[in-house]
Amino acid sequence: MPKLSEAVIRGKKDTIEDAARELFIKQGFHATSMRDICKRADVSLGNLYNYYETKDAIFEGIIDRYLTVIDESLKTILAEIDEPLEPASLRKMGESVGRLVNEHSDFWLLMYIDVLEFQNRHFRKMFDGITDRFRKIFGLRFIEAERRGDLRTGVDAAPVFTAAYMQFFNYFLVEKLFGGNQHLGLTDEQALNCLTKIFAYGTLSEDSLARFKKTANKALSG
Amino acid sequence: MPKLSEAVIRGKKDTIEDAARELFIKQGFHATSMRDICKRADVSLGNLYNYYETKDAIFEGIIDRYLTVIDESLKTILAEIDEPLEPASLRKMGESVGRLVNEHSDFWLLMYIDVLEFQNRHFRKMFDGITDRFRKIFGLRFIEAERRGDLRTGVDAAPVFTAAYMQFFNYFLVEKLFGGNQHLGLTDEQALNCLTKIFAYGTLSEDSLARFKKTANKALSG
DNA sequence: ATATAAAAAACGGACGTTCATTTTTATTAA
DNA sequence: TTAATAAAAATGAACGTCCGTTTTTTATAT
Repeated sequence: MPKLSEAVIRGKKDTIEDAARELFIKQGFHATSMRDICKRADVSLGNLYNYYETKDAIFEGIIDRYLTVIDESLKTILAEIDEPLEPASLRKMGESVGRLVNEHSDFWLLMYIDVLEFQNRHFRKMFDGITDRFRKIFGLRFIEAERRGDLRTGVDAAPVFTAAYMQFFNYFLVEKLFGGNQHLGLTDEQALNCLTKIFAYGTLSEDSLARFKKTANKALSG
Repeated sequence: MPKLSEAVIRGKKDTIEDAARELFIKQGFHATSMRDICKRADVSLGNLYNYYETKDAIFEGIIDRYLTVIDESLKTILAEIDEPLEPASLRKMGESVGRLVNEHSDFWLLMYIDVLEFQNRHFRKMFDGITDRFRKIFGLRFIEAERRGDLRTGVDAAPVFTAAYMQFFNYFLVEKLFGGNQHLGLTDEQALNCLTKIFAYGTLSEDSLARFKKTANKALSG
């Protein structure tokens, strides 16, 4: 039998990784056996080892694939942002982050598995230097905003933007995975408005707030 | 041999739970065997079962003991807060939360174990209805602040306070457990100042900001 | 002597991984 | 177009180890 095509191999690995991911998430990494995985993937036990050297390698395969998906989602979310400090933009980012968390909650559970089993080895890059990354993307916008006097005195745009991003992130994670059920005492919509307001008011000068008022009111009604 | 005293039994359980906790945290729940635990606790394997019915019971024992410790720490932190919306108070709470996270990082790892292995069964109460709890503690202060006109229009004190609390919490967790290493691009001190500023400016009216100015400047210098 | 704690041994089962074997299939020769 | 070939893929039994728990034995303090 000649070598299978790359596409076929990729397809097989996908089904194996899908099965493994579902199991890892439902019952944890160590509680999931290779036998569980091969049964769910409809592959023989031995054949698993034609595609992966070890069980750990399956976990790494899942994360590698997922990281690129999430990475692209994030890029899309950020690319949609024109004026990063504008309330309407913050609010929109919050919504997008919420979708990202809810649609890929598997991924974040894998992150916790990584924290516990692998000292977060695979996910470290998610948060490492995140502010610098935002600064690279929006640096020009931040500088323009500062020159225009959009920012309150003594407030640096980049960490504030990161903080807003993290806040949205954490809000939805707590809601989705930690049983928060409306832990802010608000619906998701209201919470988004509330958090956006905090960051808008907390960051922007009175002048710029007035300038953004029209769009902000539309975005934060409620 | 007569029955051991309650105190002695408690002492034995403490050493067992200490050993188990260290192992659970270092290598995860399922990766830790009863043999690992008994070796580290210097107890025979069989004897473990004189103190705990199952391995799960050890985990639950650890959490029960820890929950009360954390609960009391939180109570102390909140009891120290006189004026919850004052910038100096928020900043101080941030510091305290930082200490809580760093000193008990074990505990938060156990929380992730709980999320993965037990669907967060034991930790659910940590975040469930947290805003209501804050409202119960500070309700009067919040109402007074609103009457004094401390708050910006359309801003509700309780969820804002919760958001600040969660933000501090998340900041230090990311730093401690997720390899953030200064993910806001700031030192812990600077980050505390930055986050406090956001929530102070984002929440308080211009009038009250002026009133708090003296203490705020002292708290947020840098 | 007796009740209890502690230790040791034993249990059945499940684990990750290996490997000899069988099955499959793209290619080659007819 | 078909049959043979050979290399890769797939299989499932087997390996040795470790698992959580139970049972049995031994030690110890009143």
